[in-house]
Amino acid sequence: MNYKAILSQKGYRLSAPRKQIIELLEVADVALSPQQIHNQLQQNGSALGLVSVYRTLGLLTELGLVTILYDPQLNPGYVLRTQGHHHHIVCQNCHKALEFPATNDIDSLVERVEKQTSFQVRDHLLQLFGLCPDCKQPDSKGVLS
Amino acid sequence: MNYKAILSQKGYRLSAPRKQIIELLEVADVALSPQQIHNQLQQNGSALGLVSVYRTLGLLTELGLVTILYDPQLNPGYVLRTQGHHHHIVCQNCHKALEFPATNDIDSLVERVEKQTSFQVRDHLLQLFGLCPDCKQPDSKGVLS
DNA sequence: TTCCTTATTGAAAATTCTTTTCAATTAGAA
DNA sequence: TTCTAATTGAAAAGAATTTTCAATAAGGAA
Repeated sequence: MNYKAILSQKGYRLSAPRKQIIELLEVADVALSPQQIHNQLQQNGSALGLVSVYRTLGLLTELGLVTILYDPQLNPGYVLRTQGHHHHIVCQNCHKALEFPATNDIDSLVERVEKQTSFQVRDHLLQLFGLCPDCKQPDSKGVLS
Repeated sequence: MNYKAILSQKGYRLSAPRKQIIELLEVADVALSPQQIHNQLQQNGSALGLVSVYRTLGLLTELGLVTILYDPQLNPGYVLRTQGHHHHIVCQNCHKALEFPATNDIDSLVERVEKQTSFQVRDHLLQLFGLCPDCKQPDSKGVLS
């Protein structure tokens, strides 16, 4: 991941808090709320303040390095974004989040909506919800919600 | 709108607060936050408490009568939902929100993702962002954000 | 390497958002 | 009209997020 390049290119410093948060998100397989990030870093022995978590997430979002996931069952959570246009699919049972590449599948939908509504479409938010391979098996992880 | 039927069918009463909030959402063309709903009702002379706004929105969401819109520039806002499967498109300039009917445009995308990820897709969140007819005209509503 | 400047952090407090509690009220059935 | 349970309002509690400002530290310059 080239987050170091992106930070310094924009004149931001590569501080310990930023490094820690990015590295935590890199190994997380679920979207994490600011609280959760703070908790996990504390458990890893870091003294990072919650305020810094908020600030860092704000910056990383601005830089396009992370993005918010809106799981209706949860508070908004943050996940790392890789290069290129992606969306996410989230497990409704264990909340595992996975990125998948966008293709032009929705171009025709966008065209249709532009015709129907006279809006000019410039962006979209697409998140899929369902069951991950593990939770599809009814007996593997307990009761489905 | 048949919200009265839906409420009483499920054993809920048709109280004044519920009526007021639904009627406000019926004429709103932007998604409204609980705060905004409270403010607007107060201006209309209602003494409705903010707490009741939260409670009512929670109930109406549960009943499928309203839905949350996640405009990244704004706090989450609520809009009325009509019968059937719809999505929303939101103006990035004036935040006007419009419902449009879902079609099977995204079925092939869902199929593809199921194959690629081995998730079973059960739901999705799709919101488009762009410029409404009024705001497409560069000189009509001022500077674009 | 050491120094210096300025971005960044931490801690506390302020603010805002949302939920809980419980007594008073009211919708709607009897 | 009366009665009862659902609903509301007000206050308070609890979370989430932002602001402020002095202390710290990153990274370029000497």
